[in-house]
Amino acid sequence: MLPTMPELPEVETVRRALENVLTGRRVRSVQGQTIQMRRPLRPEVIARAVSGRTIERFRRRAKYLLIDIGPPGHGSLLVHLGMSGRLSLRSPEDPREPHTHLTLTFEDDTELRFIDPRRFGLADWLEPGAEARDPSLTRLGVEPLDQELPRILPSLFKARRSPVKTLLLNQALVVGVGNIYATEALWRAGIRPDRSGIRTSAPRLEQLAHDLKDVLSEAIECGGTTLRDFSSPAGELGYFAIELDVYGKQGSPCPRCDAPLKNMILGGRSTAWCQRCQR
DNA sequence: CCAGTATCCTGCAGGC
DNA sequence: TGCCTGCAGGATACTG
Repeated sequence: MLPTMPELPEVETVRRALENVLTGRRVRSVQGQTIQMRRPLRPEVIARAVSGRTIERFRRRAKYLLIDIGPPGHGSLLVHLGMSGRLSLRSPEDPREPHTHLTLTFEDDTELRFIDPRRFGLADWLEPGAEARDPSLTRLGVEPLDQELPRILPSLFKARRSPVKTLLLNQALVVGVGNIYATEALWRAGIRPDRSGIRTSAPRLEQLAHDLKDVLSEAIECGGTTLRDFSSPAGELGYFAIELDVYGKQGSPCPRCDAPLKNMILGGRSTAWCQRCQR
């Protein structure tokens, strides 16, 4: 099984899991060390803001997790899992995983640990009002699960000269899509990953929007199934085995036509695709 | 504004 | 066995 990178479905699965387990719980303390990530991690700032406070709500925007800390209007903890980020629910006696950068300890000693070996992720405190000005959040495009996506996506892509794959990864246009689900959606829609947006018809882009919504929804559903199967809520969150058709399967037969899947590099990212099915 | 490339970082796979 | 190299990629800085 391939490792599942945190894209929208994984973040949404983590959000739902945390919502069920931690909503209304009070944080006793916060531990961590100042470290360079996408933004400098500031555990002492987070500790001051969060210690003794109650978790009010878990929200998701794009691949960002927003943890609202009570009382209303107090602020939010912003978390991005980057490439290798994980959140795990543990007990104090569980051995500390390498690259644990931040730990929230709750009143019953449960620990929420943020682990990220590659440090492409971030955890930062957002003061009231900071969310509306934060450059990471203000430059974001449309949520792909928005029911309007099939209407919006063609208008966003039709004037662009970049390959459609690159456009899918552009968070200023559509959010939450990474290399895995961009690759899968293009295969489902039968569109060559390197076809330029401007040379892709509106109906085909509309089809792509539907296929993107479908694959993301199915992955979230799969994550929900995984959560229901947990005997206890403790452990790794958001990592589950969705059945992928083409991602990482260069050389294997296309599930639709059996032709060997090819590989192309776009924007420095490898892309599996079928030369027969995708045009 | 747009398009394309470099950069950050660690773990792991493959070659010899 | 162990060392080296290259690859994996999300967001963003930078260049043209």
